[in-house]
Amino acid sequence: MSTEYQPQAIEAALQQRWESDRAFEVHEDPDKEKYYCLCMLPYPSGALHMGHVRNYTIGDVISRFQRMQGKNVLQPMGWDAFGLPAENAAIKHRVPPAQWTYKNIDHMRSQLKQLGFAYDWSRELATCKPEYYRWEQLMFTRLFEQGLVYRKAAEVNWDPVDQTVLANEQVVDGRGWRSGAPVERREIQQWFLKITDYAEELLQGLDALEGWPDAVKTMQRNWIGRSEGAEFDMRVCDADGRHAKDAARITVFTTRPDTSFGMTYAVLAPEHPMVAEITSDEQREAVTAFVEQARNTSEMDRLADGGLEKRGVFTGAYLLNPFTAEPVPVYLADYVLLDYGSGAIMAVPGQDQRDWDFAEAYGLPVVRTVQPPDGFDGKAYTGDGPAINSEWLNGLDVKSAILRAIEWLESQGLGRRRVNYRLRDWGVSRQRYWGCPIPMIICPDCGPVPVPEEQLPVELPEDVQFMGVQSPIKADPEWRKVDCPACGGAAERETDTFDTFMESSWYYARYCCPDADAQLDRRADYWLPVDQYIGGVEHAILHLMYFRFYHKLMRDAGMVSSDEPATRLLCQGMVVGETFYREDDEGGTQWINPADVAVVRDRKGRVSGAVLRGTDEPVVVGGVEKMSKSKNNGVDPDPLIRRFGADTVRLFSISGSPPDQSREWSESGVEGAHRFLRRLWRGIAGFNARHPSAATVEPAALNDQQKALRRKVHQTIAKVTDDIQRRYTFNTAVAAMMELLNEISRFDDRSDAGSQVLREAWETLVHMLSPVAPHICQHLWDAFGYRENLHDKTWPSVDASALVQDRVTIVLQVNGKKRGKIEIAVDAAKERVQEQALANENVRRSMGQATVRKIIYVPNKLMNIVAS
RNA sequence: GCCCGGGUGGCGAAAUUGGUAGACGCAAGGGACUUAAAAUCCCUCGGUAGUAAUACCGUGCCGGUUCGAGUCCGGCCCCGGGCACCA
Repeated sequence: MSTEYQPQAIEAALQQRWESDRAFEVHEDPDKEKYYCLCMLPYPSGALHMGHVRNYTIGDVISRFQRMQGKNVLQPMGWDAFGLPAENAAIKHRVPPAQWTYKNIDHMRSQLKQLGFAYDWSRELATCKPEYYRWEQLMFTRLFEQGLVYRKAAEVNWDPVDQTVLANEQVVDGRGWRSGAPVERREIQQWFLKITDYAEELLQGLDALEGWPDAVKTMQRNWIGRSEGAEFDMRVCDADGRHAKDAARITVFTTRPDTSFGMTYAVLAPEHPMVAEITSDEQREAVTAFVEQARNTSEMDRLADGGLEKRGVFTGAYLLNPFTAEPVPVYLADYVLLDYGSGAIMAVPGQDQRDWDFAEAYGLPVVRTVQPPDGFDGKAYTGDGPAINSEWLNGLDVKSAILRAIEWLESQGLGRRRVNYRLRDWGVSRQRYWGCPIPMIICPDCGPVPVPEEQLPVELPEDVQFMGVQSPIKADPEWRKVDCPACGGAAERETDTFDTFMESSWYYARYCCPDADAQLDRRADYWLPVDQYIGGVEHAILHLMYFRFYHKLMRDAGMVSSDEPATRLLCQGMVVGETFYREDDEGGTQWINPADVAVVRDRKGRVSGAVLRGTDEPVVVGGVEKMSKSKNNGVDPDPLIRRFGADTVRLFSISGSPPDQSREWSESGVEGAHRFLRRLWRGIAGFNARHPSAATVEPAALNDQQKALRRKVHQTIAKVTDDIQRRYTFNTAVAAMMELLNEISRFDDRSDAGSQVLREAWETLVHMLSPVAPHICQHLWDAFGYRENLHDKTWPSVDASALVQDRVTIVLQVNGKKRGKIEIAVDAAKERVQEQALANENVRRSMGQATVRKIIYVPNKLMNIVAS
C-alpha cells in the first residue's frame, strides 16, 4: 500500500472488479427484504452536470447502505431519451436525433461508470427504443377502448419557437417552459388521457404518502384543486322574469349557494355554447365582437392582468334566480372560464371580490347577504357571519346556510351538491418527430381506430433528415398512409407523438422486468412500490402527478397491485455556484466561469472582490445562483474526477448541507473533502505499517482513554446509522465521521490494548464511509487483509456497553444562566449533585446573598438553581 | 392575494423530545517543518470589556409562556418556492 492516496490508481480497477463480479445485478429473492431505490432518469443532454452527480450520489449512498442492512437492493439506471433538444440538435448540426441521442447516452453512461454507482446495468433502458415504447402504445390503445382516452379539438398552447403544443403545466407565466416564447392560441385535434377520472383518488392518496415532502403534497393538492359546492339550473327569461314553458336552462356552479339571494347578475364564459341562442338582437353585434376578441386572445393573456381589469358584455338575456324568482341580466366576461365548473356562474358582488369589481365597472347592483362583525368596508365580504337579506336563510352562519340552500335546491329538483376540480385532462399529443408515435389511425369512414396489437409497435423511423423544423414523419407523404384496420379502406396514421411524460410515467416499473414479453410481468410486484425515489423538486407537479396516475392505470389493468408508485420521495436541492461577470464596451454582460476567477478576501475572510486568473483584471461578484449555461457558472464534473477522484466528488456533493437544500460548489470545499480522504488513507497506511496483525478488543481491560475512543466509535455508529437510515442528513453523517477521524488522530497509544481499540476505530470508519466513498474504502479494507466485498458486509452495530460512561458532565445554571460544569459519577443522586453545585465557586459568586427557591435537575445533564 | 419553506459567525451549516448556541467543513490570522514552495502538523477564530479568571450582549423584529426558548405561543418584517380571475 502506497503512503500517498492516489485515487486514479485504484478507482478504475475497483469499478472493473465490480463489473466482472456483476456485483450489483440483482434478482427477485422471496427470502430477502427488497429495497428499490430509484433516481429520476436523466435526459441524455450530452454530459453529466453537478446536479446529476449530487442526485445519483444520494441514491447510491442510500442503496449501498440498505444493501449493507441485508436487503435485496435494486438500483437501476436508464435514459429519458425522447425529447425536443435532440430535434434542435438535428436541425442545427444535420445529425439524426437518434444518432445524437445514442452518442450522448454512451458518453453519459461512461461518466456514470467512472463515478462508481452501484447500478444494475443489465436493466438499463432507453425510452426511445421500440421494445420499450411498444408497450406504452399497447396500453394507450386499451385505454382508448375503455374510454379513458379521447380525441377533441381543443384550444392549445402553441409555442411558436418550438413549433409544438404545450400542456398547461408546461406554460410558465404565459411562456413556453423551454423556449420562453409567448404562447399563442390554436385549435388542434388532440389526444387526451382522462386523468380527471382519478382526481379524487390522486387527492386522497396523498394523505397516505407519509414519506413524501409536505411541499410536494401541498402543490399537488392545489393543482388538483378540489372545491365543494352546488350546481343548479336557471331558466332563460325576459327582463320582467317571464319565461316560456320550454325555456332554455343554464347550469351554474357555486361554492357559496348560501349567497344566492345576493345574485344580481350572471356570467357565461365567452365560448359558452348557449351564447348565440340567448343573445338578443340589439346586443348581437357587441356580443359577436366580444366573443371574437376573446377567441383571438389566449387564456393566459386574458387572465394576465389578474383581476384589475374585467372585460365583459351584456347579452340582452336574463335568467330567473330560483331563490328570489327575480330576473338577473346575463353577461359574458373574460373572468369566467369555459372548462371549469359549467362555464357559467351566478354573480354575487357582495360576497365575491371578482364579481364586485365587475359590478362596479358595469354599474350593477350589490346586495349584501352576510353581515360582517366589523361592518362593511367598500369591498366584497368573504368571511363568516349571519346571513341577511336572504329570507329563510337569515341568521344562519355560512356553513349552515350552505347546507340549507343545497337541501332546498335538491328538494325543489333544481340542483345538487357538486364537487369540482381544477385539474384538467392530460393532453398527450405533441407535434414533434422525436417521440413515441401515437398508435392511432384516422379513417374517413370509421373515425379514430387504434392500431391493432399485432401491428404494434408503430415504429418511429430513426434514419431521417430534417428539412427545417417540420417533423420528418409529417413531411413524408408516405409514412402516414395505412389501411383502416376496421374497414380496410385508405386511412391515415396519427403523425403526432406522445408527450415525453408518457415514457417517464412507467419506466420505474419496466426496470423490474426489462425483458418481459408484456408491459410488465409478475416481477414488478416483487419490487414495487419504489421504496425511495429521488429527484428534483421541479417535477413536484408534472412528472410526480402523471406517474401516480399511470400507476393507478396499470393497477386497474391488473399489472401491479400497489396503489402508489413510490412510498418515499426525496427532492434534492440544486447545486449552486458563485457567478462572476464584467461589462463589455457595449454595456453587455460577459459571464465568466468560476474556474477562471480568483476570489480576493479581506483580513476577516470576507469576499472583497475577484480578479481574472492570469491577467488580474477585476471582475464583479454576481451572487450565488443555480448552475446554468446562461450565467456560465457551471462546473464540469469530468476534470474534478480526473484530479480528485470519484470518491472526493461524491463526498463533496453530499456533505456541507442536507440533501433537500441547495449545495454551494466551491473548489476549496472539494479540496476539503479530498483532504479528509487523504488523512484517512495516510492514517491507515501508518497504522498498518505499525500493527500488521488483527486483534479483537477486550472491553474489560481498557483504560479511560481507550474506553473514550471506543465510546466515540460506537456513538458514531449510532449517529451515522440514524442519519442515513431515518433522517437522511448525510451532511451530519459525514461530519460525525470527520469528528471520529479527528479523535482517532489525537489518540496516541501504542500499547496492545490501544492498538486494538485503534484498529476497531479505523475499520469501523472505513466500513461506515464506504457507501459514500466506495473505492477508497474497499481498497483500505483490502489493505487490512480482508478478502471480502465491503458492499456485502453487514453494517456495523452499536455495542451498547461501549456507550456506558462512568462519569458525566453536569451543566450548572443559576436562574437559567450557565455558571459552570462539574464532573460526577453517572446517575449520581440529586443530593450529591446539589451539594457539589452549591459548593461551586462560580455558582456561589453569581448567587450572592440570594436564597435557593427551587432546584431543577435533569439527570446526567443539567442542574438549574433558582435563587432570589 | 392564497399556500408551502426559510431567516443562527466572514461563508456552508449543526444543535433530533424545551436543557452547555455555533459540532463538522471552508475562509481568515498566527506558528512549526522547509533553501523555498506545495503538502502536512499545531494554535486562535460570534461581539464588547478585561493580562486573565470572568462578565455582559448575541439565533430577523416586538411581546408572551417557562426554572430554562434557536426550538413553543401571539403579532410583525424580510427572503426563496409554488399557485394565481377555478366561481
